[in-house]
Amino acid sequence: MSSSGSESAAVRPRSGRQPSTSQAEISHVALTLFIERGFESVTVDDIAAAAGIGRRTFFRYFVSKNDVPWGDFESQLEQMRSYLDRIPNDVALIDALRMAVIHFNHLPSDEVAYHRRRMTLLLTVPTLVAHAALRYAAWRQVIAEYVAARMGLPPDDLTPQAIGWALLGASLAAYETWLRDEESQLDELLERSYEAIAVAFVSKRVASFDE
Amino acid sequence: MSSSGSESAAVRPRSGRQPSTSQAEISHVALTLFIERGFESVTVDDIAAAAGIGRRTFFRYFVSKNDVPWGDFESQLEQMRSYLDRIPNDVALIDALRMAVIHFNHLPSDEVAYHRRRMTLLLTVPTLVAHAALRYAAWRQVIAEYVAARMGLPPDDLTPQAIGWALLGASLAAYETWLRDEESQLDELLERSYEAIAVAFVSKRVASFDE
DNA sequence: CTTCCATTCGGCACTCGGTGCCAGTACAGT
DNA sequence: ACTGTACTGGCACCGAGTGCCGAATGGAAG
Repeated sequence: MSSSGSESAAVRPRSGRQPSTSQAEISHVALTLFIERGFESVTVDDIAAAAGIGRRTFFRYFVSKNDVPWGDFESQLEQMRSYLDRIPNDVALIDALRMAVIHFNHLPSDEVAYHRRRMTLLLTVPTLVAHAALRYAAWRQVIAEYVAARMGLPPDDLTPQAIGWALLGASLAAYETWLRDEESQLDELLERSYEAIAVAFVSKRVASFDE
Repeated sequence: MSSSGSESAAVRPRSGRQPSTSQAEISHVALTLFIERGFESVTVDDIAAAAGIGRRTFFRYFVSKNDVPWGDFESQLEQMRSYLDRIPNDVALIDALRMAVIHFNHLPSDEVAYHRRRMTLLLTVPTLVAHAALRYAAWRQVIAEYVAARMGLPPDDLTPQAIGWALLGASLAAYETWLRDEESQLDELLERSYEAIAVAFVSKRVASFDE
């Protein structure tokens, strides 16, 4: 979901030629073009030209055009991992997960508008929706590993995987609703989303034994 | 998830040139190649050649190479829609959904082996994993519409969307586990998957009021 | 049988994303 | 100046996907 860069200071200006640009810079230029003219009708050549770099260089900063709106997602995941690890174990699992999702998606209010447009692209443009599945897989894996650790199960066990999926889905549903309504509060939508799933998935086998 | 063809009889052999092949035939030829040599290293030209048609013709039967393993998914969805509509309303929602998923994924035992290989492709090859997101969106929409109808909500409301997502995720988690274990029973895994989510998502606010 | 219409076929040329290769360019330390 | 290192970007190439259009096929009307 969220994925803005984290700008950790480059610790090694050691030797060799200096980078002529940065991921963030290209991303910003490209996003502007996407919003103006639509994702599909902006070619990689257009982006490279607008950023003042060669087409070949573009592909050194981004593996694919689809990655542009994501920024440095991997470091976001790393952050989420360490955030989760710092949550005390007496916090209920679902609450720990909710806290992580909320924290992960919290950003400075002056970036919210930009973030909304970025997310709208990601959840609207078919190519990006498809590509996002690969990012989501990594996200789910982080969740699954945490859940697995807490429950003493292997990370690829059905239960942590299912919970990872459900949490992702619930969060995305909340996200989509949030994007449609300027007034809405993401935290609250997440809560409602999780609750809706809880209610729906509990079978009310009233007055009958467990099978 | 499942998606084998449904072979509804062509009702109009009326006029014009006869099709020289069929979606199912191309799909079968292609799947064989995919399994032999891997999805990525089979080009559309290869498929066309193996199927004895022109490359241009291939793209009349399939919008993209990624669609090949899916067969006629849209008609599968249609089937699921009508199946859901036939479920009496006194069946608990979660049970109705489970029944639909199970029914949707049930197939003749002589096709299971083939189906497994097809699904393994879909859940393994990155391009296909990504592309699948678009199919899943349609699948979720069917679920969301059903849930919305039963709850008297608009289909794009948070609750039905969240449930659609969670059901999809739970089912896919079950599917992945099923694919890894030849002995496992899909029905049972689905049940366990849904149950895991129910347990995880209920916050145990013991002795505290609802906020 | 011929003509006409509908439909499918498939070659050709083109766009665009993505990659391998490699020579060029900037910068650091010796 | 010399050398090693890292970023640059042009070029050629591949594969997916599309628009165009003439050719092939078959049914129905004359």
